[in-house]
Amino acid sequence: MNFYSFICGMRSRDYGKIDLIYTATLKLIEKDGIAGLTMAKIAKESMLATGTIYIYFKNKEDLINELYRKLEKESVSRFLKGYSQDMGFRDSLKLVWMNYLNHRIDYHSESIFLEQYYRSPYITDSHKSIAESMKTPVYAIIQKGIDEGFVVDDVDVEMLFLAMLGFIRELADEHVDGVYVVDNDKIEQAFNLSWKMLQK
Amino acid sequence: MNFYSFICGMRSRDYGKIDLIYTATLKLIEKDGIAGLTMAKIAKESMLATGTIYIYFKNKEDLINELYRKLEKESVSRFLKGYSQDMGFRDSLKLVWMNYLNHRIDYHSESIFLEQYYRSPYITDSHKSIAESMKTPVYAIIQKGIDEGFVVDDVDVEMLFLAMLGFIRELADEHVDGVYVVDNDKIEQAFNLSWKMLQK
DNA sequence: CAAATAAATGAATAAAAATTCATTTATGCA
DNA sequence: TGCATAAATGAATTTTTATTCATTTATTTG
Repeated sequence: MNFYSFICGMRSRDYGKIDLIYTATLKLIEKDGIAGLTMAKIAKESMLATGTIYIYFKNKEDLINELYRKLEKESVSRFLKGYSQDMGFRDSLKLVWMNYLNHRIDYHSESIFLEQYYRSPYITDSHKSIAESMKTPVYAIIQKGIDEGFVVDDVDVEMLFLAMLGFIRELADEHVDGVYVVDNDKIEQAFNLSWKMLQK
Repeated sequence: MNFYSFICGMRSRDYGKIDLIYTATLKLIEKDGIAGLTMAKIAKESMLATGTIYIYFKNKEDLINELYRKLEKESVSRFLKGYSQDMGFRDSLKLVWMNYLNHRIDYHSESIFLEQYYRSPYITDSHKSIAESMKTPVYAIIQKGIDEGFVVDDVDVEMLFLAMLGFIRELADEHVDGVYVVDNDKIEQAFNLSWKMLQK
């Protein structure tokens, strides 16, 4: 019995297929970018017929936009996972620093998708502002560090944020590409570099 | 009289059109990515007929690959512009640091293209290694800093490089997007942050 | 178990994009 | 100046890709 089967005998939709489609799409984009994406490839990769994709999505544009909305929601919550107000400054910073790094490594295809989406024919202006809003919680943590006297106060919060974010991103990408392998020791070193940079 | 006009009366090619085509292509990709690129759009943007593009390039793939080859060559030389062996460590580092930043700002569409190309259906394995080779001259400068005792010696050169590069990239991109405006003061602050991070 | 219904399929069709080519235009040379 | 030639053009064609739809399959319910 399905929510929608108010008329007898409706075969129910298998919403698990949406995840298959998303996973296939992300895998394909990770390799060849949005430029290489076709509905036929998505169908093949997710082991469905092309027509099936159109049961769950209006068209290709809709599929890509829905995927963006889903990932955007998921990402924000992951960045702040485990954070609470009463943590000390260094612990707070390390937490979100690690969350960013782990996110970019564990959800690499998602990260690539979000970046490519941002510069694609699919993005709308309303979506552009969301990338910005993801920064505010981290700004708040850095600001706390300034207020408590841990962090240099002659540099913008924004700049300190960019310095950390850029480093993490490079580190994660090189790790995923296998160019520079990041283990626990390296992570410790890397965080200490970021920490040293912020310190008063 | 043209190089190719060994037979009387050949109208000569206008090789300036190649630059028009490249500029149009970069502008279009900066906005909508390689995913949004069509030959019709390139033609319109460069004020040529679609057929004209096929006089100078075999096809779309060829155009994109040729553009990649050109930019790759130009970029490497720009990063080291003004560098000489006898400069002190801090000056060397600041020079390449500034070159990277200025390059990413002044040649933003080129930078975007190179990044998107890297994850597109057009890249070949042989091209992947080139991105790597661009790093070596900067590695050498940082290594010099380690040898002369300016730079921490318990962290890989690669990691220090990634920390600087990532920061510069974020800074430049936010500046170009108009989200965080970078003036001379900010550049000074930013370099000092990178410097502090490297210091022993 | 059979009827009813939508899901799933993939070949057929439509739409979009790449590429060609018949025609026109501009240029170099005698 | 006029001829020869390739450049330039953009409509026509081909190719690729997105989307539809007639048909088959699976599921729900009485």
